[in-house]
Amino acid sequence: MARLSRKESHALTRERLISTASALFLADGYNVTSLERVATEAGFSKGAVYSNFATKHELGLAVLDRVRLERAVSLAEAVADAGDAEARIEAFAAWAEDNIGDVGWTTLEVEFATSTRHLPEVRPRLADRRREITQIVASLIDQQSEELGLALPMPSEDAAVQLLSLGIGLGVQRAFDPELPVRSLVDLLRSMLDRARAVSR
Amino acid sequence: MARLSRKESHALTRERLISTASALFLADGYNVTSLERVATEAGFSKGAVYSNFATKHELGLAVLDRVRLERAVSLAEAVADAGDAEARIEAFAAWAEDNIGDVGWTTLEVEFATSTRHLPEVRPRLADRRREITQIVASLIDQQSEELGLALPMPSEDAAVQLLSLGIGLGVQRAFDPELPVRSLVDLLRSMLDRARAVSR
DNA sequence: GTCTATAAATCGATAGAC
DNA sequence: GTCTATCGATTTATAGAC
Repeated sequence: MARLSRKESHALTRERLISTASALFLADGYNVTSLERVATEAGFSKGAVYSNFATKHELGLAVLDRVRLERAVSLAEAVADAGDAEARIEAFAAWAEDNIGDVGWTTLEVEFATSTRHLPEVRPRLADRRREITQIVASLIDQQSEELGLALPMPSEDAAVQLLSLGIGLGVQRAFDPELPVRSLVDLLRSMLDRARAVSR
Repeated sequence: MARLSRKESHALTRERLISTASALFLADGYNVTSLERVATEAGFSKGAVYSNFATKHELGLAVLDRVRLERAVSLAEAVADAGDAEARIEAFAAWAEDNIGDVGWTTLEVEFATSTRHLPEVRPRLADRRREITQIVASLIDQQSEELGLALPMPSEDAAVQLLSLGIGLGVQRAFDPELPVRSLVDLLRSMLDRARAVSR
């Protein structure tokens, strides 16, 4: 076992901080979680946090980048394998139930956005990330409709905005009212597909 | 001019506090606005706030109740007068541009919900209000489709959930990225109406 | 690079005078 | 019912030791 270089060690504590911050932010929320708590739970002191992240929202952005990537990969995997359109919708429905139902993600994203939207150094980066994830979802839609031989009734980017926005809205409401079903999201996708079939004939 | 009774005076300062709190919460956000600031701007001291509202989130709920009612009325009025279906969609589009575009409302609603969702005395009331506003929107949809002689492709409550969720999601994203157009919301409504026509024939 | 100790500032909420 | 004064608790961020 080789000794860790300074860079490797630095990267490792950074990783560990992001990991435990993810868990805490998702479980308890961004505002309510102090950096003290993050540091302690990760096995460090607050000083270590500040030697890795200039501010709390810098850590917040890093956490969200990681969580967002995880969920995007998870979604892509969920719908990739399935067979025909109906099977893929079922796969999406199951994913939505676990992930839009996993209220923490959307809620964290939204709590962070609404709490930091006034900070001039954060705002443009939120916008960048929004466009990024919209493009990712649009690409996924393009890929899926190509595989299924369908032409959507609208540009894939518009479909992505619709699905993402609906998902965000649902996630927020489910954060305080878990009774609300994710069905609407699946319904929207299904209605898109129905209209796509008609077009492609 | 009669002297104000104790009750009237109390109601008046309560009104004034809600008014200025609305303005401040909408402009700057809920968390960032201190009760000190609300009190001063309304021409009172912090003690007056606490003699009218037990806690800050109690004031927050009162503010949201007022804002929500205002917007619901404004929406109902906007679509009430118009003529055929297309004219009503245009009216809705204009309303959405000004109100979903008026980022403050959605953002405040969402910031408050994500920030207070853990408080046991707030959470159930958020859920109550969600169901309430969903019912209001559903009623509006019922009324509209009856006037237009249309049968929607889904229960009006499902349509309400879809439109509300999409509106919330859009509003949140527009809070930090105003470039995002409200078009998707209008598109969704239009697609509902298109399918409604087909059903009613 | 990390830790300890502390600064600095804020804010929600309360107590008591009027 | 409102005002003044203050408590009490918290948190981000920094300074200096190791």
